[in-house]
Order: sequence, then C-alpha cells, then structure tokens
Amino acid sequence: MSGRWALAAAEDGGVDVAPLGPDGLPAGPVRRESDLAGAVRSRPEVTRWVWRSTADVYPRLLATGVRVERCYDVEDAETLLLGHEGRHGEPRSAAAALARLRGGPVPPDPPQRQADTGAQPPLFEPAGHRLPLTDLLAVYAEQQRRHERTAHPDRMRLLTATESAGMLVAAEMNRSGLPWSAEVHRALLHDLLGERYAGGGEPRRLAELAEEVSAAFGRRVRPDLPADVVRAFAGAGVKVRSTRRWELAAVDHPAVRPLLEYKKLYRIWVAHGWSWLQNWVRDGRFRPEFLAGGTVTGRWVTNGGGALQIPKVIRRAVVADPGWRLVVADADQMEPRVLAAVSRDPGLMEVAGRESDLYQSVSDRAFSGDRSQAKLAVLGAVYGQTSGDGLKNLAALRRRFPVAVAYVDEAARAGEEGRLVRTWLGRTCPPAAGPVEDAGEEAGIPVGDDTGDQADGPGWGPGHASGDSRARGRFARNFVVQGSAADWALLLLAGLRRACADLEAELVFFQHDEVIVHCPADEAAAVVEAIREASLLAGRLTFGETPVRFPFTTAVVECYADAK
DNA sequence: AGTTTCGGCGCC
DNA sequence: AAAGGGCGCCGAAACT
Repeated sequence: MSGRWALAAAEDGGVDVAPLGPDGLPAGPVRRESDLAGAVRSRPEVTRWVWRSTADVYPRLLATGVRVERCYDVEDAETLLLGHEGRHGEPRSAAAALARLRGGPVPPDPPQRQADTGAQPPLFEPAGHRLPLTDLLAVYAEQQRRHERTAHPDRMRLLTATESAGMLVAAEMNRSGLPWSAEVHRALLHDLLGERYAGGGEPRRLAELAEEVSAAFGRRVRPDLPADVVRAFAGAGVKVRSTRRWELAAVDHPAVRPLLEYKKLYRIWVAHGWSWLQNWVRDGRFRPEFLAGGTVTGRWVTNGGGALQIPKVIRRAVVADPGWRLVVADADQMEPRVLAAVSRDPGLMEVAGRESDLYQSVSDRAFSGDRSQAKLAVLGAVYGQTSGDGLKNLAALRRRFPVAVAYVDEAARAGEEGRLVRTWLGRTCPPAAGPVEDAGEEAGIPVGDDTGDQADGPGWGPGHASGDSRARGRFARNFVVQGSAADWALLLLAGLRRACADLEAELVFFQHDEVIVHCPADEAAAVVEAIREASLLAGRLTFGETPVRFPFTTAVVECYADAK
C-alpha cells in the first residue's frame, strides 16, 4: 500500500499512524508506534504524510536523518482555506477547525512558538496543539470538501500542496544553513570599517567619517542621529526634510559625501558586523530560520540575521565547501512575466514567451528604445505608482498591453472597495490588508506644506476614497502579481527539491526569485539542468498552458559574490 | 527600567 | 527623479 498516510502524536508520547485511501478516508486501522522517526522510517513507501504542523514534526524527523517525500500540513491548509473563504481572522489551529466542524466553542490559537534556538521539547505536538488522529482526519476530510467549494478546486489543491512542500524545504534549509566563511567576513569588515576599538564603540573608519562630518559643519554632529543631522543642515542654511540618501544626494555641502559614506558603512556595521557574525554564524554556516508563507502575499520571511537582506558586499563571505560549488539561480524579470501569465494579455504573453530581456522587448514595442524607462513603467504599473517617470510611460504601456494593465487596475479597485483579491492559485488577500489605520498616514500630504496635518479631528472621518483606501488599492494591485509570483516560486522550489533528492545537492537559500543550491562540483551541471526543468514545469503547473517562459540566470561559483 | 515606535536602509 | 508593493533589522526616541 503506497500513497498517503496520516500521523499524529499519541497521548502516551508515542505516535498514531493510519493509511488513507484515494478518497482521503482511513483505509485501515490506526496503529500505535512508540517513536516518531521509527514510524516514518519504516514506511518508505509512503509518498505523502498528512500531519498537523510541519514546523512541529519535521525538524524532529530531520534531526534523526529522516526525510519525507511530500506532506500535507493541515494547519497551513486551514489558514489558506479560511483566507479563501474570507475568514482571515478566525483561529487556524486544527483544534479550532475541529470545533467549527463539531459546533463546539472555538479555542483561540495558542501563542506562537518561539524561534527554536534551544532544545526542542521532548514530545512533539505539546498539549494545547495536539489533536487525536481520528479528529485530525475528520478535519482533513472536511478540508478536502472545502477545496471543492473554492472557485478553482484544482488550483486550490495545488496551492495547499505546494505550500506544504515549501514548509518541508524551509525546515530542510533551516537545518542545512548557508555556507559562510567567518574568516572572509572578518577580513571584509576590516577592509571596510577598519579596526575595532575596545569598548564596542565605532570602528576606526566610522569614527574618521564622523570627524569629517563634524568638521564640515564646524561643530560636533552625530551622523547616526537624523534629528542632529537635520539641525546641522538647518544651521548651515540648508533645509532638508529628512536625511534619506536621495534627498541628501541633491544637497551641495561638504558634509554630504562623508555623511553618505558613513551611512553606508554604519549600516554594514550594525546589521552585518562583528556581533552579527558572533550571533548567527557557527561551524561555517549561517543559520537563519526560514518561515514559508510568512507574509500575506506568500513570500517567505526569516527570523534572525536578516537573511533576505544580505548586502551585496557581504555576499563575499558566502563560500562553498572545498570541492563543492554554489549554483546561484535568479529568475529573469519575474514580475512582468507573472503579470503576463495571470492576465493573459496577448501582447505581453508574446513578449514574455521569449527568454530574452523582457524590459528591452517591452521598450522596443511600447516606447522607443529605453529599457530603464520600460522597467520603471512596468514596475510602476504593478506597484501603483502615482507620480514620477514611470507614470509618464504608463499610458504607452496601457495602449500596448491593455489587458495586463486592466488586470492590475481591477485588483486595485477591488482592494479599494474592500473586496477579496486572490493570487492565481487562490491565496487570498485580507480585505483590509495593507496599512489599516495606523499613524504615518501623512504620506498623502504634498511636499512643501508642513502645517498641522494631524489637527484634523472631525475633518475627514470615515467615508470616501481616503489615502487609506488608495493604499489598500496599491496593496491589492501588487498582491496579485507578487503573490502569484510566490505561487510559482513555490512550485519551482518543490520541483528543484525533488531533483536534488537524487543528488548530494542541497537547497541552502531562497529569496523570492532566487535560489542557491550547494553541491559537489561534479553535480553542478545536473543542478543547472534541474533548475531549467523545474522552471518549465512550475510555469506549466501554476498557470496552465501559456507561451510565457520563466528563464533563469544561473551561475556556478565558489563564492556568492561572483554570481552577478 | 522595560517596551513599543520611528527613521533609515538592506534585499526582492 | 525620487509619494509606488513586500519584508527585517538596528539604535534612538518616545512611550509606559
């Protein structure tokens, strides 16, 4: 008997397992086993494990060297199904799902698990999370039925399956870590920042730049304090509203150059300096915690170490093991290609059907030759740009690719009106997503008038198209593209993971549209080919048959910094 | 003293 | 040239 089995913690510390039939219903008696890893290891014929939570179960399996082919994560599916049903806020635990099914009081979700830096609790599925296997299966069966009630059941099934695959990948990457040379990193820091001084103060180079800034102003100024910098410029007769880089860059003053240099290096120092190295790198690996599906759009997030924001200059420290390579693969112009696939705009699909530079092609067709303007216009359409250069070319874009622009416009309208918006596979954006009613809303006030924009009181109460609803429109506009891109990227990851299972190669990094595989040098060519095949398959599985292609720029390197 | 928000910037 | 989407991180500032 192959196929699906289900698994749940038993109250005695053991584990219950049961085979499932093709209909998802139990196809045999529940068996009690004493040990989780043994129960899984002894059933290599199982192709999909149904369990409550991958984050609880899978790290324990990996710790004993057991991997699984596929899984179905009931609580993750519950989250996606609730969202699709427009019930985002409801508790998402399996216990809550069971209570809704049985009509009992729905328990609130237990507090979020801490990032597991320490030892794991002795039992998986601690009290409060655990659900007996028969109850878990009742929830699972109901979820199957709920899939059928969605707008596109086949896509929704694909979505929950691929999110579950993403959870497996994340757990495996958390275990493997990203190869990291502390030695290279230290040398890099020394080159950039100079010596560290005792007492934890600024390193030499930062101290020197701070001196230069102060000298330029003729008084002591701390460049890391925005308020101090704004005051200093005011004292020098220069009005700046903030100390953002682009605003300072336009100012003609001798303090600007050292100030901008300071800010760049300061950033390295505080975010990726010596203490970062101390905290996050051990035994030649950087180990952040990847969280699959950590955002509403489906993009991943990481806990710790800013793993998705590694500055380019620091990537010099990502170095393959001796005799191994890093295969770095980056999807080319992912967003417009995804827009082509979801909107089915004939012109944009044709352009996206070529592997050559899409922005250049758009530029050739819609404008007259300027690639950077085409890129700005496309991204502006996706992000909901409201001014600037991108807007000027939006009209041309609209003429040449009317269906594509209408697609994101409609999403924006839906968002403004509080309607649900979905990705291609059915991940659903909460109706009030985006900036709700928090402060920092004066973004709608034009530059040049800094009078009391908070002295409004009854001025603009609830109602009409506020900056708030426009912000939700931009959020929804972006959601359908960014989220559908995340759908596709998950399929890609799942396919690549499967190919790597036959090799020594491991997935070690994933950042929205970029993956890194660490592999023996003689496997690199096979990995490159696997990426190509996974991309083809992911495009077809996610979006159906379209002419759209998703080419990758792939590099086989020993050091991440050499990839671009 | 401890906790939350802000400003700025890193990545996509 | 510079109002766009998603995040995390850090120290300072602003709170309780």
